[in-house]
Amino acid sequence: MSENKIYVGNLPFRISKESLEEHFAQFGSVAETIIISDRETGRSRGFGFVSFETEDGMNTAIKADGSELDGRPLKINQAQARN
DNA sequence: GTTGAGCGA
Repeated sequence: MSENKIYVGNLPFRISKESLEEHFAQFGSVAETIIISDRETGRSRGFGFVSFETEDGMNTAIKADGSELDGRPLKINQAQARN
């Protein structure tokens, strides 16, 4: 079973991962929420990942691509696995 | 501001 994870881009730098979770909890049960930051500089990269407990939740979230969060239209796509 | 980590054997 693979994870139901989505990529979330165009994030406003002011939000936290828990804010993201609150936003995506509307689409389904959120299993994990992550905000990515550069490990060498410690600065935000402006994107993150959200995994859902069910495929339906992920699917619904992807359909919400372009929904605004803090005034910014989010870029949502199914995440690609790390290599 | 766009697809994540870590550094052991």
